[in-house]
Amino acid sequence: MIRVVVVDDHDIVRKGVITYLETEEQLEVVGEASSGTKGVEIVLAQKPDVVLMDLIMENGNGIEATREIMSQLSNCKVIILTSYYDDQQVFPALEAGAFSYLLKTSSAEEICDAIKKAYGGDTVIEPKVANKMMTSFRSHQEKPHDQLTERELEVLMCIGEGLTNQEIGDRLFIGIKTVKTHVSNILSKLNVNDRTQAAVYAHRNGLFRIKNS
Amino acid sequence: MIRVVVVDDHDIVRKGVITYLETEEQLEVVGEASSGTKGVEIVLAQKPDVVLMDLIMENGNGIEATREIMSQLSNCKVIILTSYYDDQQVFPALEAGAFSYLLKTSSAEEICDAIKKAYGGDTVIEPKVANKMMTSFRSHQEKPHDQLTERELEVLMCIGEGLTNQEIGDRLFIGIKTVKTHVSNILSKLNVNDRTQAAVYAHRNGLFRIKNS
DNA sequence: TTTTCCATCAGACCTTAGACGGAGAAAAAA
DNA sequence: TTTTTTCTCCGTCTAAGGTCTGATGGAAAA
Repeated sequence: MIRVVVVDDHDIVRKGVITYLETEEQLEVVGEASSGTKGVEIVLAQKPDVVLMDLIMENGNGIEATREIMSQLSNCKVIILTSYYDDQQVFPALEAGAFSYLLKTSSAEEICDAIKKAYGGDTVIEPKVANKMMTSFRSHQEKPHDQLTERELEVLMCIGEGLTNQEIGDRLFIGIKTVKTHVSNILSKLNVNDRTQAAVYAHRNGLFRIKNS
Repeated sequence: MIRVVVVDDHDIVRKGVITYLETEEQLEVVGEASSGTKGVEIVLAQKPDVVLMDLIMENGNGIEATREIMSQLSNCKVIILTSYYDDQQVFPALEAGAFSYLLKTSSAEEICDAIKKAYGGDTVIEPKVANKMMTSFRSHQEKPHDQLTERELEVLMCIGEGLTNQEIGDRLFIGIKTVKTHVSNILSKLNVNDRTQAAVYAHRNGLFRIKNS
């Protein structure tokens, strides 16, 4: 029997996973938790073989919980099960000691399989996540806007608000010619043709200014 | 029996919800889908009473899918079930015709209850979301893009993709002059100054095209 | 120190966008 | 039927956007 603990603040996800895992004879769910801090408690009490861990939770995130679990129970395998596969989530999680990394788009079978493999000592990485890792290993340049300078990023956020070059210049206290230079550089770095596409890019990649309304 | 379709690109969430719903005697899951586009197909085929819809999905987002479903089956109740409750998700979803709005932090019982209430004609709104709505109603204003004609909405979505007037003309098989006319009308109706602001508007209000991958 | 990168600005040049006015045809509403 | 709406298109004009080349001073890295 492989002893499993499930940590996720989404009630449905937790129930769904548990319901499925219990149909598997080799698996036994010995605990569940709805936050990172509670998860650590239960894991330390139950000492399971495998932990299914969500990353983003309301109280105590999964990365901290993973780090804590690994420092106490190094033979426990933590499998990350989350919706996100952006760099800000993946790399800290792996660095915290996660053993496998799955996405919630995975099928129930895949998750079950990953648990068994983790128990046997095999890591399972979601292809999309693996892809991230590879590109990161190859060239340390991920998203196009990582190449942007700080100033260019400011200008891009202004474009994302729909400002004209003149308005951008007024806001940043620089001339319109300078703004044009920045815009040109931004467009070529992002590999887009005009400011509208740049604005779309900004919105698709969550590049907003934090408003203090 | 209340006929339900579940649309969510997270396999576990979908399975979890379905597993739970099937323990309820009054409910019958008549379909499931892992993307917005597939969801629309299945809903149109099955004509369920209630649809549980995730918002952020890989192929075809839930907002467009909801809009499409409501335009075809206006008596079908779409319940949004998502992780997010920021303005950019909530308002477009409600405006697209969502009947209820739940978060994935809701318990299985709450979701089940919401389905039954939706079937009976009662809307259920998560308190956090309801709070957002209240603050918005105080400064109640109709969405400017309600005034747009169908054609103008198409053009606006093209702008939101970053297309030029020429490219829009090519895609819609109309002349660039016509496109310019539409754009001018759109800009004045949305009360913005240029296409970039229009693109920003489109993205803030979830006006995207459903891609058929 | 030398080199590289960044932010700033300039002028010339061309393309695109957008405003304005006008107009015909088809469809829907009155 | 008449009226209104919508979609289509034209020409002209001005402003804005964008490219290219080039230049300066400063800061950081080599």
